[in-house]
Amino acid sequence: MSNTSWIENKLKENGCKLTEQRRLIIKFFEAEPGHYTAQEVFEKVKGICSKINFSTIYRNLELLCNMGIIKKLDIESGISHYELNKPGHHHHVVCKGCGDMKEIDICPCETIANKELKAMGFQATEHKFEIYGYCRNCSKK
Amino acid sequence: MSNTSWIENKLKENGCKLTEQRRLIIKFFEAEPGHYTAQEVFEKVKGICSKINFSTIYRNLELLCNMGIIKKLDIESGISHYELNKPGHHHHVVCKGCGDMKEIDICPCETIANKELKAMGFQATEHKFEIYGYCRNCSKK
DNA sequence: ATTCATTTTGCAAGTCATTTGCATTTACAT
DNA sequence: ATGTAAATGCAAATGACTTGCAAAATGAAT
Repeated sequence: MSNTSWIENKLKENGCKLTEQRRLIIKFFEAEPGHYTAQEVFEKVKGICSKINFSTIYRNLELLCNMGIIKKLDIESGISHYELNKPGHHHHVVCKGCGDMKEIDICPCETIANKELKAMGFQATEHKFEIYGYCRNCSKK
Repeated sequence: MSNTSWIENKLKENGCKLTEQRRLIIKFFEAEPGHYTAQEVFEKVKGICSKINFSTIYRNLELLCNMGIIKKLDIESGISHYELNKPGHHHHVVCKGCGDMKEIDICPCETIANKELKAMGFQATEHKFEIYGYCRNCSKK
């Protein structure tokens, strides 16, 4: 009861059961903040619960996405990445060399796009802003 | 000789052969500007050249991308879209209802991100800015 | 016009991330 | 302890995209 996270509470509130697998996935995201592929989540959880299956990973990632607990990032590589959905949204700087993703707090949307969007009659609900290039390490090479 | 586009010339300059299939793909992008999936290109070209194969579509889309003639757009849906690579880059407004994509000329990158990126030692080469929401038609529903 | 090296194509099979159907297992309210 | 709805594991399916290879087509040289 001591280490029950807000996430587990939110799941319970919505009638979701707390299985070992689900707990481990959540714990992983909380313990190691970052952007992970389903593969990476799988490998990490498999280290503790060897019977876990890939479909369980995907089903839970989708569930957590739908509940707004994690966020799916569709970046250029074509492989989805997932991260904890922190309050105060941010965007990403993606290194084309090593694939590393860093967060940036800059958000261009409100300041620039609003009046153009209104003129188009477009109702914006979200946006994506990603900068690709080479990080400090990779540009030295 | 009359209707040889700059694209066909560019291909020739690079030692590429002008096959019927290749011509048709190019012609399609020039005749109907927009953002298309490989599937859509395939169907359109198949209407004229029924023997064309999907792998020919993909191979040519990749070729044209590498030559900077078309651009691949990785949007949220997970299916790649392709568009003619016009000079003066732009970004997109994507309707989550009907999937329609409209172009916007706004580009937030230079104005906002430069000094933060420099501080990170990140060398930006490109970026993506996409706004999702509902277009005029879809928000009326 | 014919020849020929090279490129490109069609076809079929293969990837690879992700999804789905289904029988079995598990969580948890009673 | 029991029952039921939810979740899991497994295996097979999906769907976008890629690849190997033999056959066909291009275009430069003859």
